[in-house]
Amino acid sequence: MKEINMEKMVNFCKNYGFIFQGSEIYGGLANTWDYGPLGTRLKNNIKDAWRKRFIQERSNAYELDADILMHPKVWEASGHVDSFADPLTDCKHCKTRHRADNLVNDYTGTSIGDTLSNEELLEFIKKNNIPCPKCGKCDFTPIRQFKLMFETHRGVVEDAKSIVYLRPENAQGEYVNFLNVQRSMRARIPFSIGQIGKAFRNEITPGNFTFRTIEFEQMEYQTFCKEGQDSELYEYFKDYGKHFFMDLGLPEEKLRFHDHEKLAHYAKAACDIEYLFPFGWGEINGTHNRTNFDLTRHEKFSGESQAYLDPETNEKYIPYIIESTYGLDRTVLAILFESYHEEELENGDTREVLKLSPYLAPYKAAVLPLIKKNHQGKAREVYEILSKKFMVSYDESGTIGKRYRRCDAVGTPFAITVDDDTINNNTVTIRDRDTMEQITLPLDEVDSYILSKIKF
RNA sequence: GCAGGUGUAGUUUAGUGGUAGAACUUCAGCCUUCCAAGCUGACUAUGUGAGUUCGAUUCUCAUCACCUGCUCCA
Repeated sequence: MKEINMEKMVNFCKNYGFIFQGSEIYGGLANTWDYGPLGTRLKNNIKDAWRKRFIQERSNAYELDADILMHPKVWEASGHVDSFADPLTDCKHCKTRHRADNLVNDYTGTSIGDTLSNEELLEFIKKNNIPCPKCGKCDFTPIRQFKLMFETHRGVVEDAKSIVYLRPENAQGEYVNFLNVQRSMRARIPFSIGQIGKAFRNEITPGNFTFRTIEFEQMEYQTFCKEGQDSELYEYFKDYGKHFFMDLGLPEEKLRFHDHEKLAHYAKAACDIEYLFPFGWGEINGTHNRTNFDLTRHEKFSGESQAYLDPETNEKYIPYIIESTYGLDRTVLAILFESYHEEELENGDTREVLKLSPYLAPYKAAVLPLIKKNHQGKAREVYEILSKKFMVSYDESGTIGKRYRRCDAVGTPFAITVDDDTINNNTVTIRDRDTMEQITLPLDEVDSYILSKIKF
């Protein structure tokens, strides 16, 4: 079995309709990718698997679909307006980039840099002849504010007051609706709010295909709890997440926990789950103990109490939040890498086979007339019947062997061949993607057979 | 954002300052009762824009995208 590299995966995804480069006919737009028909199915199947594990099978768990656009004050309260806009300057001599406030702070040993405007920062650097940490020269470009949040304007007139942001994380949607969900669902702490949705970050870093993109989809899970329950839930959800990935088909030896040493402004503890991609370990989940930071800030900025009243103890408190975020695009990518195999067959041929869990496969079965002109009509009938039950593809072009290989390449677990026996006896041959073995079944048992194999 | 590299059909590639060639893929047909066979045919390409030139895919510049390294990374 050969190692698959990134270039090959990009070609594979394009060739079979999983993922295309964004705006390709215009030369592309960096770090944007569009999901094709099969990629969309795969992605949706992962979302459904997540919903099953995190909403359906858990008590006290609720799904939310909040808007991408939120009141600008949300992002002031969350800290993103401040910490997502770094004052950057480049050393003209050695071309390295620095944060101007850090240069000042490190040089003076104070935090005076945090209080200065961009002009003041640059002036301070020049006046004190603060050297570039790398080359020692003091020759910097003007400070540019690099904004990690996408901005747009509400209304037709552009002015500072009309700025709205595309959300850089989904979590705030759950936080600002915390009491709405709690009241309407009559939920008791601890309870969870899950959400699947897009977020946007103006990243500069090139991105390893869909691993790092400027627009991305997250499946995230916020658990509201009482202080003191937080550490146990934090550990619990790290483990729960790992098992979710294993259920999707990622092997345990290619998953690891990675504790953060540098913590974000909101977090008390943070741990990633990483998957071993061909380019190295990469984060596919992040679990954070956000304490009561977010709700406390929203209470302060909105003036609305965010306290929860415990109906048993009559105690009022602002809950702690354990956040566990799953990168959906990264999960798709990990599953594609894990599933893709090139197998050497006994006759010396190689076959491309995507060993997706049947639950995740875009098509659950393919209907193939053995001989196009003899079995076409009957095969179409079979397709009509089965397509009412699950996603089925139909292929009559080329030899049967070639069509099996096409099914293998897109991960279709079952190929249903229609031949003379189907016409005479109503039986079909079902060929298994992984074992390449064949069984014969009466036509009316096919749907229940396949349905029994595609459970999550 | 910096430095270097690369852009020719869906993919892998050949070639040229003067008609861009192939293989695989795809599609149609023939053949075929179960694993990419064979035969016939068809579609499809010089990333984009400017400049030099009688003429540019080829030379120059810009731009866009991708790759590698750095930087950054909630």
